[in-house]
Amino acid sequence: MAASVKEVAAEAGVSVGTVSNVLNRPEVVSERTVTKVTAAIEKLGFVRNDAARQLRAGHSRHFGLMVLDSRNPFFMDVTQGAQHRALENGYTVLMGSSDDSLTTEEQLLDLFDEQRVAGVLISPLHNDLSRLWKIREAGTPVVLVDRGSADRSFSSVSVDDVEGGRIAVQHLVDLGRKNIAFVGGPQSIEQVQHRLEGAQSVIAGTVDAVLQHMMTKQLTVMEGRRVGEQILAMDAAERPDGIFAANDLLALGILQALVMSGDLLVPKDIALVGYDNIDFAESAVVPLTTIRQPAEEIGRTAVDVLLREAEAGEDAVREQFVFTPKLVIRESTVPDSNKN
Amino acid sequence: MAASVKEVAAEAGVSVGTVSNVLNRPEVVSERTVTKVTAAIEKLGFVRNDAARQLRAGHSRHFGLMVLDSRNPFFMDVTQGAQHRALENGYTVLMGSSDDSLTTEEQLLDLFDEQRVAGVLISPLHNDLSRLWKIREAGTPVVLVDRGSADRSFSSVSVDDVEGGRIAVQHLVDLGRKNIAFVGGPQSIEQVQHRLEGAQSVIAGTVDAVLQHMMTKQLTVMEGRRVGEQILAMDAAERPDGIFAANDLLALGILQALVMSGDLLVPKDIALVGYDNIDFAESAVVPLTTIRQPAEEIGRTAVDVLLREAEAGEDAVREQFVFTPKLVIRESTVPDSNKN
DNA sequence: CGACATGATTGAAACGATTCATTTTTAGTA
DNA sequence: TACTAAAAATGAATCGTTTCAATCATGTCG
Repeated sequence: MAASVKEVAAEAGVSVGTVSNVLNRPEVVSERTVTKVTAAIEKLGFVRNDAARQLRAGHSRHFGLMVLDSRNPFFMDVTQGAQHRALENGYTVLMGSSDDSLTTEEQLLDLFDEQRVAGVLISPLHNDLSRLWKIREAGTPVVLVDRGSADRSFSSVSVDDVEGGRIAVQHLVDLGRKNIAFVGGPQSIEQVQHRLEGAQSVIAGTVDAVLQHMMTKQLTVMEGRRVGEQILAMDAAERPDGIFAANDLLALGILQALVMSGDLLVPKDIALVGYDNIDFAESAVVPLTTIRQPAEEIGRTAVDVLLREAEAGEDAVREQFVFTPKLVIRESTVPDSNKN
Repeated sequence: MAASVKEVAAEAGVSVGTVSNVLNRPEVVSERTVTKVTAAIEKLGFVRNDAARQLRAGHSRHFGLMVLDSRNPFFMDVTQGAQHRALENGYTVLMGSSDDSLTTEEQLLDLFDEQRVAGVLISPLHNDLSRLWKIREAGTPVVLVDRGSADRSFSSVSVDDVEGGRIAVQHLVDLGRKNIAFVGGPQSIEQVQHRLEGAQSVIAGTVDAVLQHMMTKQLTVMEGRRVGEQILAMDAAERPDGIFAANDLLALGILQALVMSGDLLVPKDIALVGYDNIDFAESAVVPLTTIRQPAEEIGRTAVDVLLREAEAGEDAVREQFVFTPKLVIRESTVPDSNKN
């Protein structure tokens, strides 16, 4: 249906090679010819067929990006950042979300393979990275996102989650809370594990402080609400006076449950800290104290690293970017921080 | 780098045609051969090269989906729905967001063209649909999403926005609010325009009621906050006692500004209605009354319609799906709806 | 036993852009 | 004008898959 280089060549009275040159290296073509060809392109409404182009090239101009949860605004921000930086460099981003399913992760990676993506950005769900090794061995660079590479075998762009957990719980302890609950799971997610470790390290160094772990199956508002109800059902003795949730979605769910019941006040009875600083944390029932991660910058940086790896090929240097998380204090821990 | 059908054929001792048959129509190949070829595929780790496949086919197995704002959870839900349904039918979704930029919309459509997408799902920013006509004339089906087609020239899956606006403002009027503000813009976005029309129709039929239009440049939390401050700065006489915001993001922004100042109470001084019923509406400072749209179902249905159009080709029947919006009452208009 | 239908397999052509070794044109110089 | 170097243009080969007309094998039936 659409015009091809051949038709453009015919229209302009030149060879297909010349049309291709006009498209890709106009500097080697005489000015007069460029004009002719451009006119023909215009006239026929020619649009490059990317499939043919990438068939020849051997790989596409797409990056594959896989996040843990496409409905988490944090990951949307990461995606946004990645997408922009990729576009600036003439690449597109194929976005997918594993959504807590190992199968989906597997399928999405298959898809990336079929598309011969030029690189993979991934926040892996699987802790076994062998599939990623294979992908890289096949010549496709891989960068871990929002997740470090302990053995530095992959380049990574992440945030120090242990430190994040530490800051969060230290804040709770500083406020005099001693009976802390960490809410989050599944533990197989490394980010969750690290945030928990940070939390534990603070508790270990604080007299009288105890930490209980309330497990969740997902990091969603729904699960948060479930945990909230669980907390409401506890008797006063065991009930925590400080909660650190593994992300803001959980925290908002918990908050919702507590506020709806009206039985427990935040932060008076329970102080609450989330993680990510998504936009909605600020406009929550009780504005949420949380740990900020530079989401868009993570996305941008990840693409930069990927571009460098793609450039370098075989002998690419692995880079480890670790951003430092920051505490954002709001009323879910300190009342009336904004009013007087 | 990766193995090709040719190598698989050699490995299995058959022709390339047979390998292709095993891949696409195993029923015409003898069982013995299928086994041999499958083994070879396994051994070589063969993965189809989709570029070659779609070059041959003339079009890809991607659908292009363009939404107005990728950071709006409503559109993320639409995307989620579309993505799932597409995947069920062996298609992938190339997601883009015009983000209030006509240029971006144009570029993204160019990208879709280059990718020879099998169909376009779009919530158009441009009111001039001529580009979409061209795309369809070139043989690519187009379905409008979250947007009707007044002249029925395109298939569409939408929600009755006029009705939505009506319900929202009727609710405010029923509560005795007479000085209503409609917050939203730019007016070039049809959804905004229709919701405003619905609002106006109610006001026109109500004695003493007045409507003012507070324009925004975007439908974001930030813009909402800006409007909120504007409202705070008004003197009591002109200040509205009921606000209908064109979407939840705006509403949450407004809410945030009002609550932070502490000068005006929601809903006592100002009742607030949003639009979309995003997840975060429920966990807002003051849980938000809003108009629910079946986001995921819109996405799914849009893909269904697109598949039908693609199937039918030239003589496809245009379908108009119009969902009915529903009022969800929460405390931003009716205090203590959940407590006693 | 031979003719024939049916089933299975083959292999060359096609899709459209890019590359690059080769040829043609142009411009500059003696 | 003749010759040469540089610039410009050419076109065949290539990427990997699918398709389809043609060929080959197998078994059935008269």
